[in-house]
Amino acid sequence: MGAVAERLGVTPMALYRHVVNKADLLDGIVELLLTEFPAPTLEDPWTERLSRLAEAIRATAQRHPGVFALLLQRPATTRAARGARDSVYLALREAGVNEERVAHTERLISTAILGFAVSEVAGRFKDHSRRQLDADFERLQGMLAQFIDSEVAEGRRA
Amino acid sequence: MGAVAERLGVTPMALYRHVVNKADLLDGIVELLLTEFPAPTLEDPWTERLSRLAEAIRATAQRHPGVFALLLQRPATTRAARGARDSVYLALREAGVNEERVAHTERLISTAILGFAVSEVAGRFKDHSRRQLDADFERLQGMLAQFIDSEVAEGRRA
DNA sequence: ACCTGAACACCGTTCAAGT
DNA sequence: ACCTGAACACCGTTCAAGT
Repeated sequence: MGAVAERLGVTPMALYRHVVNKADLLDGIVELLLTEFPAPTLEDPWTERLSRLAEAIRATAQRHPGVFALLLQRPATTRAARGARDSVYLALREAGVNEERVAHTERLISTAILGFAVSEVAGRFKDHSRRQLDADFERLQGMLAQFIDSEVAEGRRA
Repeated sequence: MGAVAERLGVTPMALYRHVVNKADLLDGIVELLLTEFPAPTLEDPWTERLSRLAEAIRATAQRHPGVFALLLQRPATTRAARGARDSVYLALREAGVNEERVAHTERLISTAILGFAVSEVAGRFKDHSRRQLDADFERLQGMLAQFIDSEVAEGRRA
């Protein structure tokens, strides 16, 4: 509260006119983080859109290392969270994932990417070089692409 | 500090004889969390060992929801962390993963599982039923098994 | 060697009072 | 309508003093 108030040139008490408490303020920050992710588009192929989204998530984590971990701790039920999720839903449908499989596929993909991004900025990979982490992230995306393929294949079989 | 001290029937100040500060105490807690994971064995097939480890990680998260997220925030360089990692290394080698691929494969697997477990206990999946989460976790393991297979295949090709 | 009381800095929060 | 000062509870930490 103190840091935010100072940036606004105001005392901490002034904030309570605008947020109910610290948790509420943090929820607002999470909402802002989510708006940094690119909005759903239809122009490019879905593979490209998903990998751009993945990179954007990672970049947002690096820009806001102190708060990014909150994304794992708040239920993704807000408007901005819904927007980010819809972006993935759209791509998955376009990839050919069955409608009943879209939701859980998105959950796994998002979890894996958020988990990596949080680990990276929160310090779990502190001893690894940037090159190594870039390579890992690339492979992570490969794993997820492969997973999407298998979901599509399983859907066709049903 | 207060809560720990109370459980020990002692004042908070007494703790400073045993830990240098709160961060140090939290590091110790993380170390304890890691020891809850099953030690490496060679008895059962590696697939079974990995899935037992995955379940153990998830169960530990559920037992200690207040501190489990710390696992993403501390570099995995302590003795207990090394032990947990070696357990996975062993299984991956047995699966046929090339030696130069073992490390990054472990990183991706651990990240995905920790990311899921943290999301679950930290509240991100608050609106999902237990059944749904169980099914998701099952699928997550399927995805990782598939990933290991592909790593083995790529290793053979090289 | 280990623990405690007093004390301090810091931080989230409330509330009456100011403009 | 919005901000502030005073005040409070809480918490991590230090240190001299106790056993």
